[in-house]
Amino acid sequence: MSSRHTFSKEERLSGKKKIDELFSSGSSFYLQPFKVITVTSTSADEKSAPAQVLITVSSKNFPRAVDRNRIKRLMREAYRLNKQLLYDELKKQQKTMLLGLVYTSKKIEPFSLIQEKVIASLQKVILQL
RNA sequence: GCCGCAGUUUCGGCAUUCGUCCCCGGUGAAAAUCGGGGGAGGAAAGUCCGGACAGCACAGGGCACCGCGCCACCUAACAGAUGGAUUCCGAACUCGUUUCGGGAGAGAUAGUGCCACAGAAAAUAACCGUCACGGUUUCGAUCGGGGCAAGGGUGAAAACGUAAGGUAAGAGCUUACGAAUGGUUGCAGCAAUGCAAUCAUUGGGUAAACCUCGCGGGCUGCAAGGUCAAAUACACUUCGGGGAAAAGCUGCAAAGCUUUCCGUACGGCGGCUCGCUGUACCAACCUGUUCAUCGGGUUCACCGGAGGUGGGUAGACCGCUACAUCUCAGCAGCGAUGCGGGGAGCAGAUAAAUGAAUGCCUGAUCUUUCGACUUGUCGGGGGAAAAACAGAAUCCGGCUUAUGAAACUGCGGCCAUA
RNA sequence: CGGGGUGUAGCGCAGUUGGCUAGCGCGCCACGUUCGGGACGUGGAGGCCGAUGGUUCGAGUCCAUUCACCCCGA
Repeated sequence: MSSRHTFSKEERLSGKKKIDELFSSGSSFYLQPFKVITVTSTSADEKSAPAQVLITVSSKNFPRAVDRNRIKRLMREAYRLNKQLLYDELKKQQKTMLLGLVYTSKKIEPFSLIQEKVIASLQKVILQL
C-alpha cells in the first residue's frame, strides 16, 4: 500500500460540514498559481486516509466547464503522483489533515509546471506541521 | 475535374506505465484484491417551446391572466416538421399572373383610442376655388344665406380609376370598361382557395394599441417525491431521589382514585379565558416523641439522573437510466411519418468519473527547399503539428446559438474528353 | 434546476402611454476673469441608444431572436 499512487474516494474531501470547516477555520497561504488551505487534527484514525484533499477552480476565472475540468484533472494527477511526501510525514506525527487547493491563475498552465508547484506546496505544508 | 446548395457519417490509431467511475464474475467474515466488459455531444450549451414522470389541489360553471391563430396532414405533444393556397418584399432573366430566396398571417362592417409636423380637413370633410340667386357698387369687385367637390397645394395616407353623358356648376348622379371588398350560385379541390356568372357596396391606416371571436393551459418541479436514520436540542413517557392546590368518593390520618389545573403571589409587555417575561417564596402535610431538633412516612407542578418513543437534521439509499431507444433492409405515403420483421444493449458521476506521461504511425494546415512550366499551380524531399465549437447531471421531441475539417450521396452550373 | 433585472456621450443616470434637433450632472476643449492656478462666467465638441430582423408613415420606446453583465431562490 505504501508505494501506490491511488486516488480513491476516502482521499477526497466531500460533505458540506467538512468543507465549511476548511474554509472557515483553515489557515492558508498563496503559492502561485495556487491558494493552499489546511486544517490539521491530531486524532489518528487507522481507517481513514491521512489527508483529504479538495481541488477547486473558480468559475469566474474559467467560465467554460471544459477548461475547469482540464485544470482539475491536471491538479489531481499531480497530487496523486506526489502525495506520498505528505502521507509519510503525517503518519510519523500521528496527524490527519484537510487540504484545499484553489487554482487562482487566470490561464491554463502546462502539466510540468503544475506538478512542480504542487510539490513545492506540499513541502511548504510539511514544514508548517 | 472545379464551384455552389442540400443531406448523412466521422473526429484520431497503436504500444507501455500510472490512475478514475459503473456493471459482471472469482477469493475473502469484512476491508480489500484479481480478471473481464463498458464510460460525453452534434450541439452534452442557451433554457426559448412541447411532453413523460412525481407530489399537491380538484363537484360543475364563469371571470381574470397567459399562449396560439391560412388549410390539410404528421406527432405523446408543440410556437416544431411536411405538403399546399394567398399575399408582400428582394433578385434574376427568356419580362411571364415566370423562376428562385426571404417574410406575413382570425377580425378595422362590434366598440374605444391614436394618427406628430404640414394641411381647410386625419374621418359626422371645405381654405383657395367654382356656380346660380339676392343686396351694394367707384363696374375692379364685395357682402349674405345657399349648392358643389372637378381643379390647387400639404402629407406616409385625402373619401374608387378612365372616358362619355348630364348640369347653373358639379358629383357613381347615370352609362361603358376596369379595380377592390362582401354575399349567392355553378365548376375544380378533403380544405385554404382558384375560375366563371350574378347581386350589393366604394366604408383611410393601426389589433407586434386596448379589444372581440375561436382553440388550449390547475400549480410546482428529480434539491420533485419516497425509505433508513447519528450527535445535540425539544416534546411525550417509564423508573427511582428531593418539594404545591380545588371538588367528589374511600381511608383513623397523611394519603389514594376520578375530574379540573400544570408552582404560587405581585408587576411589565403582547396577538389579552391565554402566552412571554421580571422579582420574591423552595416546601407542604401526617405520625412517633415534651415544643423544637431528630426518626419514619405520603404527594407531586418543579429540579437533576438513567432508559424508551416521536417528528426529523447531518449522512446514506431508492428515484437513476429499457426505451416516443438505436440499427438493417422491406412495405404504404408526393413528403414529414407510420406499419410489421431481423439484429443490438449503448454513461450514470454527486466538491461531481471518462484522465496523465512517453514513443511510433497517418497527415488537414503551415513553413522551407528542389524541379517543371500556363508565375501561381503541380510533383518530390525535410521540419513543426491531433486540431474547431465545446463536458452529461431525471429523461425525451424540437428550436436557437457556437463551430475547424474529412469522407460519401443527390441536385444544379461550367470546362475537357469520348 | 428555476426566477428577476440591466445595457443610452469618457463616467453616473433620465427619457412611462411610439412623433419635431434624445436630455441632466460630473468630466473634456476654447475664450473671458487672475500676476499665475483654482473657483466662477460664456460658448462648444462628443451618441445612431448592446446586436440582428420585423410591425408602423415614423422605433431609444412595440414584437421576435440573440450577445454580454449583474442579482436571487431551492
